[in-house]
Amino acid sequence: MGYRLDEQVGYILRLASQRHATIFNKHSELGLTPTQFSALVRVAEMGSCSQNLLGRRTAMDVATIKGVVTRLKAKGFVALGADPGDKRRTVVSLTQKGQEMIENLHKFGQAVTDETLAPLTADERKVFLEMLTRLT
Amino acid sequence: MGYRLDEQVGYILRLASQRHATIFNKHSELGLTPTQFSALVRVAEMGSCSQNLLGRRTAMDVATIKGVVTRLKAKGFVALGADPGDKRRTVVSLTQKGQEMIENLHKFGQAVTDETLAPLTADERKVFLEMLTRLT
DNA sequence: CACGATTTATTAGTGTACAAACAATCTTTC
DNA sequence: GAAAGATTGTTTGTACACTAATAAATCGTG
Repeated sequence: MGYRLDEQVGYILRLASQRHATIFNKHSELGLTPTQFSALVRVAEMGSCSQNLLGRRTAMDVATIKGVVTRLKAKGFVALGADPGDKRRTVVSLTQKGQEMIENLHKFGQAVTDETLAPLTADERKVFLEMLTRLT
Repeated sequence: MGYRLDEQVGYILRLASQRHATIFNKHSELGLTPTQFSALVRVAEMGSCSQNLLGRRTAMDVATIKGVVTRLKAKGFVALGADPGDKRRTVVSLTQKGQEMIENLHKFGQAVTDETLAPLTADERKVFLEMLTRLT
């Protein structure tokens, strides 16, 4: 028997990502996309940092992170400033509104993760995440 | 300890998908994207079928599959025709060039899958794919 | 048979995602 | 301290991916 598309990692990864995105968007009253969510949570983790560094720490290239930051700023969750020590840099930091959001984001993110992993038992989840992480 | 972005399925799924895409593109002399690849392999599996059905069987919505089919046609891998029994439908079929490609596509796809799963042992792969499939 | 519901396809709009080319600034090295 | 190289950010272009709106054809039920 030959090649079966339905059994290829790449294809199944795409399906799983789709399902996750659907779950995320389903109960998103936040008005954030999964990517914007990641960037915002990361800024909170790191504190203020350059747009470029934020991109690296969220696995987004320069063009992508620029768009994401632009939209987060438009929504009032982050502010942009200059780096006194390096004129090339744009510093991204949380606004008041962004800061107040973080706790909710964590709760929300946990719920999305739980629902996404619902088809697996607690033991399976650990094994699965460990293996998935190895594929990154 | 709180919420860690690096341990969330959604985020890791995104990283794994990125790595897979990189592997795919790295040795792609085919001039196809992963999505185009999937659609083309599926057309070969199914034989001629409507654009809409092809979209459903490759998990692409109507807008996405239209773009993919347009580009596959531009590259000469598929041809579009009318359905005699249903004037709404656009029938997608392989061209000669597309047909001759299929065997290579399978070989190529297998290589990409193998490299993507390289960090896992043979036993782990089976378990992983089974669990990943449950998340779709 | 006719009318409402469904299916198929297109279009427009938003949001990732990456490559390539560019400008400005910083760092290194001599 | 000046040239060479690296880093940061912007812009353009291509390709998914989904939503919503529209239009045409088909189907189902009364």
